[in-house]
Amino acid sequence: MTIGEVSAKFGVSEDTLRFYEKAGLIPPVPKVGGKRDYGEKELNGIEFVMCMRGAGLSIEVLKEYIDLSKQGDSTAEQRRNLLIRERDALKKKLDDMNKAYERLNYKIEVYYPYILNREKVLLKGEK
Amino acid sequence: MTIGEVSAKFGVSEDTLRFYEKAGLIPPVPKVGGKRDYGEKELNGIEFVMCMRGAGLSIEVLKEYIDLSKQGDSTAEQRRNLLIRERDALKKKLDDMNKAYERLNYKIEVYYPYILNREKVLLKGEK
DNA sequence: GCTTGACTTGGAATTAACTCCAAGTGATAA
DNA sequence: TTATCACTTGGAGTTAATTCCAAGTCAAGC
Repeated sequence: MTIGEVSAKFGVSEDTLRFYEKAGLIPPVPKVGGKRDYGEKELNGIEFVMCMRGAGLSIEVLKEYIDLSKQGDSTAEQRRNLLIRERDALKKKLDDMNKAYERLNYKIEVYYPYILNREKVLLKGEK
Repeated sequence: MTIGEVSAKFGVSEDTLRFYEKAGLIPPVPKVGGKRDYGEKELNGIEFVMCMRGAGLSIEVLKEYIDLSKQGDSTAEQRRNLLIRERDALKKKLDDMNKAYERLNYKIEVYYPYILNREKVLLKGEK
C-alpha cells in the first residue's frame, strides 16, 4: 500500500505519516524502489496511533509506550502503568467534555428556543 | 476578588487570565488602584470560558460567540447555529475518545493481566 | 519616607504538532 | 529518451495557546 493510499484511508496527510515514522511512532516502513510500502503490521500501528492521538495522547507518550514495547515482555508492567495513567487522564477529560456537551445542549434546546420564541412574539405585537 | 485568587480558584495562570481578557473572551475587568477586581459577572464569564476551553472550543470561536452576544438578541439565531456546530464537533470527538478509552481499558484489564500472568507462570517454571 | 512584594504592561519566546518547501530520484508513458 | 509525475529527503515555517520577561507601579507595614 502506498503512502497516498494510506493517507486517504486514514484521512491523514502524507507529511504526517512520514512525521510519525520519523518520530518513531511507527516502525520504519519498508521501501520498494525507494517508495514506502505499507503492510498489515504498519497499518495496525497507524490505526492504533491515530486512535490514541484522537483521544489526545501526546506523541511523546506514544513514543515512550512504543519504545517500551520494543524492549519485550519485561516492560509489560511499566507499559500497563503508563496506560493506566493515560486512561485516567482521558477519563477526566471525558467527564469535562460531557459537562460542556450537556451545557451546550441546554443552551441549544432550552435557552435559545426561549429567546427566539420571545422575539417572535414581540415582533407579532402579542403580549 | 484579585487575579491571584481567581487563578487559584480555577487552576489557571494569571497570565492566561490576562490573555483571555486581552483576547476579548472576558469583558474588561474593573481595576481598583490599578489592580483587577473580579466580580460575579467576570467569574461567571471565566467559568464558562474555562468549561468550553476544556471541551476543546478554540479561542477564536469563543471570541466570535461572545462578540455576537454583545450585539444583543438580534444575533440569537446565529449564536445558536454556532453552538450547534460546536456541539456536533464535540460529539464526534467524544465518540472517538470513548472508543480510545474502551481500548485502553481492554489492554489494561485483559491484555496486560494475561501477559503478566504468563510471565509469572514462566518464572515459577510451571507449565 | 522606604522597602517589600504582588501587581501592571506590551511584547518576545516557547511548545506541540503539524505543514510546507525546494531540490532531487525513480518508474511509467509517448 | 525525454517528459511527467508521484514520490523522496532534511529542514524551515506555521499555528494556537500559552508562558515568560523586563521594566515599571502601587499599597501596606515599619
